[in-house]
Amino acid sequence: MARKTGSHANITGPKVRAAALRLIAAKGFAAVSMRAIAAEVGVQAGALYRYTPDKQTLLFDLMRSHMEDLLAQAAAQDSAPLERLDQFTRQHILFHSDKVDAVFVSYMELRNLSPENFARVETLRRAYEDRLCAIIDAGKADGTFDVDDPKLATRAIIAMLAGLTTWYRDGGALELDEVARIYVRLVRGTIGVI
Amino acid sequence: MARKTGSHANITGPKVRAAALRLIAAKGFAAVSMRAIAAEVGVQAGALYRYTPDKQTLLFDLMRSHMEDLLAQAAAQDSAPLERLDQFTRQHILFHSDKVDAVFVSYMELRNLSPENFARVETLRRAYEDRLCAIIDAGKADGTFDVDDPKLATRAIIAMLAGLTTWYRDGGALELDEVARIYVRLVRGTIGVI
DNA sequence: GTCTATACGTGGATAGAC
DNA sequence: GTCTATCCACGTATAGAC
Repeated sequence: MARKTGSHANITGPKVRAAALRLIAAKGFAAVSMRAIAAEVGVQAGALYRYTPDKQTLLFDLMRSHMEDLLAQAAAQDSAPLERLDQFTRQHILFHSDKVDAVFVSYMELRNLSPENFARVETLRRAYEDRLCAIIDAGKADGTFDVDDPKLATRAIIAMLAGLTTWYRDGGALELDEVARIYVRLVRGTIGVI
Repeated sequence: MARKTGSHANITGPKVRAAALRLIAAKGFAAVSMRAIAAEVGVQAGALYRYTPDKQTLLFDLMRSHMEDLLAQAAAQDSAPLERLDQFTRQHILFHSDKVDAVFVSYMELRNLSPENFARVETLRRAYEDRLCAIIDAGKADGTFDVDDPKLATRAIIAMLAGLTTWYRDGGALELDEVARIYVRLVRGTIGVI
């Protein structure tokens, strides 16, 4: 209420990030120019530098904030391993439904991060992986799951879920709930529960 | 024996493709310059255009030849569905062991193909997918497999196998045979066989 | 068959007017 | 806060000498 200055920062900023995410998901980071992002937003290229110090930082911020959101919603639980596993699967899929671009970018553009930024994002990514691995370890320990190598199973499941972004689109043939139901079963299978 | 001209085409050509594959896998197509590829080979940039009409065609040739090799080795079989499924998994993994870069590129750089080239590669990719889907359909039909949606299961399995390229490296902690053994079991699980 | 040189476009990023 | 104008590095691709 107090501010009178015609600042659009709180409008343009999000628009910049949204446009960048959309374009990078479609064409890849290296193939998207700052000019293209600016055009998508409806401003000139120079104006972008009010919202990011440079292109690299823009990519990093997109990936970091996505990974932080992902971790925040996948809170640890106290229920039985199988229940936690199912919920992990469902949460992953439902959370991602309106974030296909962010997931895709976070998966595909790791190699375009600077070494320092890569290390930071990788830490978050690994934390998410560890959360799943902990569930599998617990299920193996108490005999619910029948799995040889929890670490490999974790990677396999994450890859399977990440693969969703390569074909799932809103308004496709399958409802997201239905997809989640099917994947819960597929995931259960990988850790030997039918 | 007959040729006397100092032609290096049959040496440099493969070197160009190998260098391009390595660099594109590491940095992404758009981020790799023709100059960088030339430097990796040990020639000047202009010399590359003896071996490819342009950069786009170079990418396409890499992806097409990989997909063709993949299809050629994954010949159809006449055994029981479960046996065929296991073999599909094993062949995929073993075939890919020395082709990590090609798999990675074929999976990640689809969006950098021109529309016409994309359509061609997509046809090959889908043929490979269909081969797996046919196995799953057969297993579902004869009651060996317990799976809800063969198409989704196919995609999930392909994504799981493709995910291997994001972490498997020669000389890693696990022997490839061991990885294949574990994955055969993971894949069996997804289609309800334990 | 490879080189050097270069045409020509486009990239990221900055300066300064409004 | 956004614009226009611009710097300069680097990209693809080609021409012509060797």
